[in-house]
Amino acid sequence: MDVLVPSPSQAPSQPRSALQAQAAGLLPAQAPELLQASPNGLRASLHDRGQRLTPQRQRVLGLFEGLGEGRHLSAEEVHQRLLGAQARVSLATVYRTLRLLSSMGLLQELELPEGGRRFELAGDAHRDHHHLVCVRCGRTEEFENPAILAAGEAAASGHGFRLVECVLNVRALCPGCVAAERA
Amino acid sequence: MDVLVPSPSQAPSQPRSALQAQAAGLLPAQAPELLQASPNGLRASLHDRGQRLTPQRQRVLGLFEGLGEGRHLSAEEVHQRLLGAQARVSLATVYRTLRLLSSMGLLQELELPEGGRRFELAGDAHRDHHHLVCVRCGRTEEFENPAILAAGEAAASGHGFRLVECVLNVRALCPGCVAAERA
DNA sequence: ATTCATGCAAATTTTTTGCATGTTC
DNA sequence: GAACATGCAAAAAATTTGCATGAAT
Repeated sequence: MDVLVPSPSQAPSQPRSALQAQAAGLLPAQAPELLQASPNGLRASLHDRGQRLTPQRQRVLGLFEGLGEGRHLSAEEVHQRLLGAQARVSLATVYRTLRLLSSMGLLQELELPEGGRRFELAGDAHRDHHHLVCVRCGRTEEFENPAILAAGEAAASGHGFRLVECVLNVRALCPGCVAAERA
Repeated sequence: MDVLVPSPSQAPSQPRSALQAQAAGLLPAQAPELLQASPNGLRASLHDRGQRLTPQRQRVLGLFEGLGEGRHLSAEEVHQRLLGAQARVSLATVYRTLRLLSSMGLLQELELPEGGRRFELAGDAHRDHHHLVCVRCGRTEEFENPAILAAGEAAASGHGFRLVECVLNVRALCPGCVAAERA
């Protein structure tokens, strides 16, 4: 019963709705020793901890993989999307899976003021994408800066930790809101 | 029906229970133009937006100020602590206040894997304290690095934003967990 | 005085759990 | 075949809201 494919019985020939497709396209070799979010990585990770590889777990993680890194989902959204994708996963299981995958470091919980916990893929350890968020209107920009990654690595190794990922959260006022504040 | 509580001006002459005291002691001059979390800053901020300065709001913010920057609280905890500090603030009001102060940028929400939303003071714009968190056991270390602040400022101004605060979140495996993973 | 915030309790929403059953190892 | 994950529905949290009253400007 080895399972290397998306799922045993559920979505064998469907168009994959661009989700899986995109996921596949987005996973070129990156940081070999830290690439752990691929199906294989999932298998390995689960197995290492004596956890089982179920279609539900694969679907949840697959969903995040198909999302691109910028996006995040709440438990409810994960549930809805899976339903829409013909993948029946109970909300309770979504919660259980989200917790499991987070505790394994495959997903990470985010800090957004949107209400409800949100999760995103935590795979690309050495990718450097950071967030610039307007504290007033919520407008969000992404940016990169190698210096940040370097700082994260320095901090990690300085404390004897092994880096998994680092994200800089910059809270600021966007131009529009600066003006508004002033008024 | 009148409320059963003491009354109008709740804690006028009480000992301030170390919270307020500590808060006061912890607010030396820092970044003059951005120091907005002090009582004065609160007054100004509230006033600017046509919001009222109520004892409840002051207490909630005061509580965070007395905490030091490293710590964060959930709504429930805020409520409990205020009760313990002889400051009666209903849970509903705690929630409303937390939301208000967050939307004003005085507090910020963070989402740690601990369950429940948590908030922390978001005042010291130019302070640079960042987090190194073990994704497996939750162990947390704090560290500083001016380069990070610089990167945040660069990103902000590069997009025309005005920096409020930036925090680097480094997710990693602590030494103990690296060993455990290996096992 | 007027307008808005608070407290209370009820309504909602979010997250967790118990158990019987279906799956993974 | 044994151990464990899932689904369902109920339970427990967490968060929001309606309203009458109290307080801030």
